[in-house]
Amino acid sequence: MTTLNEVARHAGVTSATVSNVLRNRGRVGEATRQRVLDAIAALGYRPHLPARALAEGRAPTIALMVSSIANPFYPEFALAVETALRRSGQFLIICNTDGDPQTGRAYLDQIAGSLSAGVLVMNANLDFADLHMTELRGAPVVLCMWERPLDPPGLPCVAVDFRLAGELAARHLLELGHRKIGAIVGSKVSGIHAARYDGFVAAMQAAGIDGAAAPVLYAPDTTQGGYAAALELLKKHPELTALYATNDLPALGAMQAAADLGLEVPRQLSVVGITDIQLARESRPALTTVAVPTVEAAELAVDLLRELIDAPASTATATGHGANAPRVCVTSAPRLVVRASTAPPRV
Amino acid sequence: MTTLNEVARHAGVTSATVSNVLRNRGRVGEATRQRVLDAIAALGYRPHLPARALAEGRAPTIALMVSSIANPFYPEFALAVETALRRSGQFLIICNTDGDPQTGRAYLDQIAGSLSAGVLVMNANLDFADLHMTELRGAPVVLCMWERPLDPPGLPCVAVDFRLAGELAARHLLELGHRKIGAIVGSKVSGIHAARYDGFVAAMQAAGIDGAAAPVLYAPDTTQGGYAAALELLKKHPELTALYATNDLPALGAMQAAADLGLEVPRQLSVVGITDIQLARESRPALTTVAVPTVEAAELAVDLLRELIDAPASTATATGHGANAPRVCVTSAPRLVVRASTAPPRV
DNA sequence: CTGAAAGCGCTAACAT
DNA sequence: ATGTTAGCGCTTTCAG
Repeated sequence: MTTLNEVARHAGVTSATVSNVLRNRGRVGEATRQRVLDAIAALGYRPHLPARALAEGRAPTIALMVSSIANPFYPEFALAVETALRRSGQFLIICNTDGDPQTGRAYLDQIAGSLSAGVLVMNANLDFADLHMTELRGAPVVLCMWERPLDPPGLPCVAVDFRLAGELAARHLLELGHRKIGAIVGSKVSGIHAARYDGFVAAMQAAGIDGAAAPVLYAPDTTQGGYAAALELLKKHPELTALYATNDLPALGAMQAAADLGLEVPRQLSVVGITDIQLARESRPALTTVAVPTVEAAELAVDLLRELIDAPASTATATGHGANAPRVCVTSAPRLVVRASTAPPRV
Repeated sequence: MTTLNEVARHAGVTSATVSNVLRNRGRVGEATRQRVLDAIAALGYRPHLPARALAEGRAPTIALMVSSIANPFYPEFALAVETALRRSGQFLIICNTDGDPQTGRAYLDQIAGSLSAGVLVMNANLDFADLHMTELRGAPVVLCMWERPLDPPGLPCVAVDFRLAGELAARHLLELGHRKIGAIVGSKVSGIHAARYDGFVAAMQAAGIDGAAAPVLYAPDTTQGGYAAALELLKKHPELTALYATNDLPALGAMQAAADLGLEVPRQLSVVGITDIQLARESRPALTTVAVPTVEAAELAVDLLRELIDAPASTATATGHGANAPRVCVTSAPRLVVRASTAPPRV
């Protein structure tokens, strides 16, 4: 392995100078700089990142906590995060928590503050206490997809107006003429999809329908979950002409359930989801959904995290716990994407 | 941040002793060990991983190179890799190359040998020269899904018998009674799906059909690619009763093409893929495919990589370039998974 | 069984 | 403009 010192010797200078040309710090004469550059090229020198991390007191990596990278939404987000990080010379460590707070804590314990300079959290079912502890240990934390911009979580975050997303979805159905709409909520009653459901209810209300009274089922946020929920919903409420799911995966599952029930989408049943994952485009019929600005959210999250990392420690701590509330960045608004899974109800 | 030294002082010992209890090295008296453990707990000490990496000369992370983590197959694999790594206290760095050798090289340059102790390569379109260079720089490399167990790549690898996979897929179609079968190959003629196509041809031959003469189209390894290819194939060869795709994504695309053409799958057209990704189970109709042992491959790859990392440097180098050929681990055989996308041809 | 000491490769004052 | 020096936190001989 080539070290700074070897490069220095080769160039007839000292390691400090080499370090300086490497990072464009301090003044270095043009001649020496060239000599150093040549030596670096000749020796094929590459900086030793852990050594640098140790000396700088800051690692070049950040951690992304997800419950399972295999969830079809996460890779799209992870890709955007990685791209943003790469631009600034940072690296991405993926931490799967398996939805288990213990595993998440173990990861935070090991990584945060030394191996990774900061932590991005995608709904990974982590204890907030652990996250605050992580901040205290010097690794800023950013929540990547907070659901309620107006109701901050006490942690820096990127917020998406999912309530609006729910409203847009419901409104679309209502405008098509649907009145009997069922809802599939991809989490527990109190869960992270609550805002999406609220938006739905509000839109119904606004249309003069008792939204809260509309058939609703809480299910796991998966294709399977949506499938089972749709089956049950349609069996119990054959009068339904449309289904609203708080996420694309359950919506896709609902479409499959319809297919298995012999219901033609969208002629006999309309289905709408939220997020606009890749699969939404690729399903048949293609899914009408409310697109969430994933890439934008990833970029905001990375920017925010970097800011916190670069901030003086005191400030960073204050941001988390002091007088001034943690920052929340709001993305641009979600927007409806009409595809082939929605149509006016049959008469 | 708490350091080893602080723990040592707190326990009335020296940092060496603390280090020893931490790693169960050297002999430490039971009393001292307890005192040290208490101090660690009391102070909430966590080892500084980069410092350890520097001192040990080995990082606790490995890199996974993929062309894009958003490709639906990769996350499943990445999850298995992460799980295997986690078991042994290592961390996963995801490197998206965007299918660009330059980007891949940049990553290898920065990471290999210092930030990560080894590199796992999933078809990421990297130059072999770069990979050999990486080995030379001290970071073992393992190819994760080599297609031809009998034709080693000159680099340590995990091989899956994809030729057999192709055979199994074709055989299934033939046994159902299909004779007019089209093939969609998810890569260039010379590409990584060649073995899968060879298997198909062989099975056809064995059934007395000129497999090489069967309609075939090379397309990008994506849903879109399969969609377009199927459209073209079915238009040019309306006599086809079945489509074989060398990967699930194109197979799924082919099913969509059939749907858009008004062809009912499997009544009017059978479709079979390879891999058995999550989506294969979830599509409607569910895709018949040849399952590849993804998790097993991930575990083998991690094991092999760790072996290479632990091997004395000389051996590791020799493994790559010396007399004894690089190891190749072969996974268990792929196996047919019959679902709903295949049926006997209509009469 | 435990301590002392010498780095690992790099950065960042501070000198010169 | 470049060199000196003192660490960053940890591991690891080698002594005691």
